[in-house]
Amino acid sequence: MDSFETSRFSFHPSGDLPRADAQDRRLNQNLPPPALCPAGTEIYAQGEVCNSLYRVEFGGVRIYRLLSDGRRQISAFQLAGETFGFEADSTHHFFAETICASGIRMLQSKSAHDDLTIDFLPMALRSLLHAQEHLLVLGRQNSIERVAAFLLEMSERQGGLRQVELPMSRLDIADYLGLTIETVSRVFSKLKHRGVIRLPSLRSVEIVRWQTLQNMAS
Amino acid sequence: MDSFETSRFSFHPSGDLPRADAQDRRLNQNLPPPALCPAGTEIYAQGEVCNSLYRVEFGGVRIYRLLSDGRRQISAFQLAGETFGFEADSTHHFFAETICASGIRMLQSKSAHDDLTIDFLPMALRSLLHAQEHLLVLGRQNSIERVAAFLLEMSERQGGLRQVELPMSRLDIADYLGLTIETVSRVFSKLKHRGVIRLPSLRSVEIVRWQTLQNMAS
DNA sequence: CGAAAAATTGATGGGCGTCAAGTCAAGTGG
DNA sequence: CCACTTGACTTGACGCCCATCAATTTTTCG
Repeated sequence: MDSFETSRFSFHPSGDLPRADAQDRRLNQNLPPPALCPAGTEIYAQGEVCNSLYRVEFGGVRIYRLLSDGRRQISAFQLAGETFGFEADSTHHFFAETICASGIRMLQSKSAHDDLTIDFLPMALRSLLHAQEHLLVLGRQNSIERVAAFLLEMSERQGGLRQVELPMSRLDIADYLGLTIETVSRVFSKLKHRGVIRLPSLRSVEIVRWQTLQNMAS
Repeated sequence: MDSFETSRFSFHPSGDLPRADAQDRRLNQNLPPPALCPAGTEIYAQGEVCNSLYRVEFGGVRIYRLLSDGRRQISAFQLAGETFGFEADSTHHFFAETICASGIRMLQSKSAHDDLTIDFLPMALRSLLHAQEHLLVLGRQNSIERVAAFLLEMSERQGGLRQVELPMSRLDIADYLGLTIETVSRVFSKLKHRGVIRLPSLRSVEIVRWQTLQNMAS
């Protein structure tokens, strides 16, 4: 838990978007422009009042909690096309930050609250399913199984391709899988040496032996 | 992962309910009587089509998943008054079984699907919050912190009393906390010897030093 | 009471965290 | 272009927490 980047989400970051603020505000009452956020931008914090939902236009977001001593658990990554930010009450119970340069669009919920309520039930249920499935990973799987499951999940969310892009750092992966950065790195190396994956670059993985990886994920 | 009890949920278990079946069926089209289920009764299984929701009238239910080798992770306990069984699609993705003698009421969803949809969004969101909070426990807390958090959660769900009833076995607790039954037992003993809790019986706990337990849960 | 199940307690070992050093890639300034 | 810095990642050594295996005790229930 070293240093985190700490810029702050702002709806119209100066210089990031075309300069047409007044016009945008009028025209896009229902479709505001996305904000361009560098890596580590805080979208919202635990304890804040939530008055909007958010959609990832491109890039990715980590949803996480902290313990008082700094231990961090990422409960989910939200990738391009996904909506996040719904809560059980009017308060955010988690932190949300970009994991890389991202486009984040605010969705207003005040005026169209009921519409959103209906639309977002399926999303909430899928989030619930994902969280519950992740409980099995964190509660019962060892480090190799966790990393294998993670790679397969990322591949599946990118269309099931052998070439997987990892928009997040090793530390993010570790905090998602309930491991340390060192253990994640060791497992990556082990999978590479066994010929299960290749690592063309730090943040891209090629799955060479798909079935083997499947078996590893249990 | 030894032997589990395996009776099967049936809507009108003979001998468990007052004999007025025909009348009940007519009168309770919208309010069917609860089925009385002994411990270990399967309510539904992973992969089954889901055509109903369920409410716990008394007792409790475990929601869980299995790995192919038998490792089990309980994602939630549902206690008296709580509703469970909603899924992201028409299939159950988990198992549900009673953890003790319980009364389970089926809620029909076919005819009143939209009503339920609206009513159950808050429930789904609270389930989501609970699952995400549990991810922090499983991903980042040690055995003492897990047990402490569990005892406080059970107390809170029973009105915040010092006297807590545990309707589930040690194995269930272990599979909820991602530990072994032996570790759970050892932590219970340690808390007892430190004077943090008392164990009047196997399935009841008295929290003696509340603040200490709070601190332990981090 | 007697048998079976559940829970506790002990001994031991391994997996993963911790600490530390080394490697690599990207960026900066002379 | 190259020395230097910086941050991210990798690799190694070591130790601890918790799983595993095993024996015993306690509880439950016929």
